[in-house]
Amino acid sequence: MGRLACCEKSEVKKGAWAPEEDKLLVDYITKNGHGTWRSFPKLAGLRRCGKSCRLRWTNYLRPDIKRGAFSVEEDQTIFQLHSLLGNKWAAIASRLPGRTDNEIKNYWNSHLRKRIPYKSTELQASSASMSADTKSNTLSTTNMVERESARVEPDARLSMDTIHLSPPTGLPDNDYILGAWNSEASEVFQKSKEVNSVIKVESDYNVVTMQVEPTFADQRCKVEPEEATDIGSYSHDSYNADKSSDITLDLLLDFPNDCEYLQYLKGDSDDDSGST
DNA sequence: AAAGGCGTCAACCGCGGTTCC
DNA sequence: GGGAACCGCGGTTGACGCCTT
Repeated sequence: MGRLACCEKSEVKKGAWAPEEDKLLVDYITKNGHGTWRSFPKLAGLRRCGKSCRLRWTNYLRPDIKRGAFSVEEDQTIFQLHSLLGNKWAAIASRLPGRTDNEIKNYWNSHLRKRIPYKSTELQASSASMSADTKSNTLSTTNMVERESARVEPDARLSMDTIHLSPPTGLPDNDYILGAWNSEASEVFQKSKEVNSVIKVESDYNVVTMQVEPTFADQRCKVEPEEATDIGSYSHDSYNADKSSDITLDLLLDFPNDCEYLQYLKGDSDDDSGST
C-alpha cells in the first residue's frame, strides 16, 4: 500500500494565494498555532493542501521573514556557504536570518549562479585531490560542465567528510561543517589575506598553525597541526582529532581566499547598491 | 504597438527522513 | 520492528512582467 495523498486533490485550490486566504491563514496561526499541517486547512477554513499552507507560511507570511533585495554581505555569505555546502539551501538559509531556503535558492539560480566567473569554477573543479591529467581534462571541458562540477563537488566533499571526518559530537554533517565555518579558525582564515602569514588557532579540539601560501592560481593554506590539546570534555583519539581538524580546515581552506572571487560581487552589486 | 523571448519568483511535486502508533 | 503519518528539502514548473525586435 502506497502513501496516502497529502490531500484530496480535487477539492483543493492551487496557484497564487488570494489576500483573503493569507488573512485566514495568518489569523488562525496567530490565535492557535498551526498544529499539524494536514488538518490545518480544514480547521482554518482554507481549501488548500496542508503542505501548501505550510509553504505559504514558512516562505512568505511568517512575521520574521525579511523581504527585499539581498545585501552584498548576504551575497557573500551565500557564495561562501554554497561553496562549502552545495545546494543545501536549508542549511544556507539557517545562517541568514529572515531568509528562506526557497528565496535563497531562487536568488542563487536567477542572480548569483550566473555571476560565477570562469576562473572560480575552474578552481573549484580542479581541487587538490585531482590528478594533473584530471586537471588538464577539466580545463578543456566546456563551461557548462565546469559549472556542473562546481555544483556537484561540494556534495562530493561532504561525502568524503562523512567517511573521514566523523563529527565527534554526533552532529549532522551540515551542522558540523557550519560549526567549522563559524569556528575561530575559519574566522581568522576568512580575514586573512596576507600570503605567507602564519596563523595560530586554538580550536575546540586542538591547536593548529596555518600558513597562507600562494598556489598555482590562488592562495590556500597549509595546515600544520601542533600538539593536540583536549580542551573540551570530549574524549577522542588524538590522532583522529588531528586528522579531523586537518580535514575540516582543508575543507574550509579549499575555498579560494584571493578575495578576487568576491570582488566581482561587489563590483556587480553596484547595480544593487540601493539594496540593504 | 504587438509579439516573442527572457528573467524572476511563488508555488507545486515527489522523495527521503523522522516520528508516532 | 514495521508501517503509516507527517515534515522538510531540493528540483521543477508556470505565471507574470519586462525587454528586445
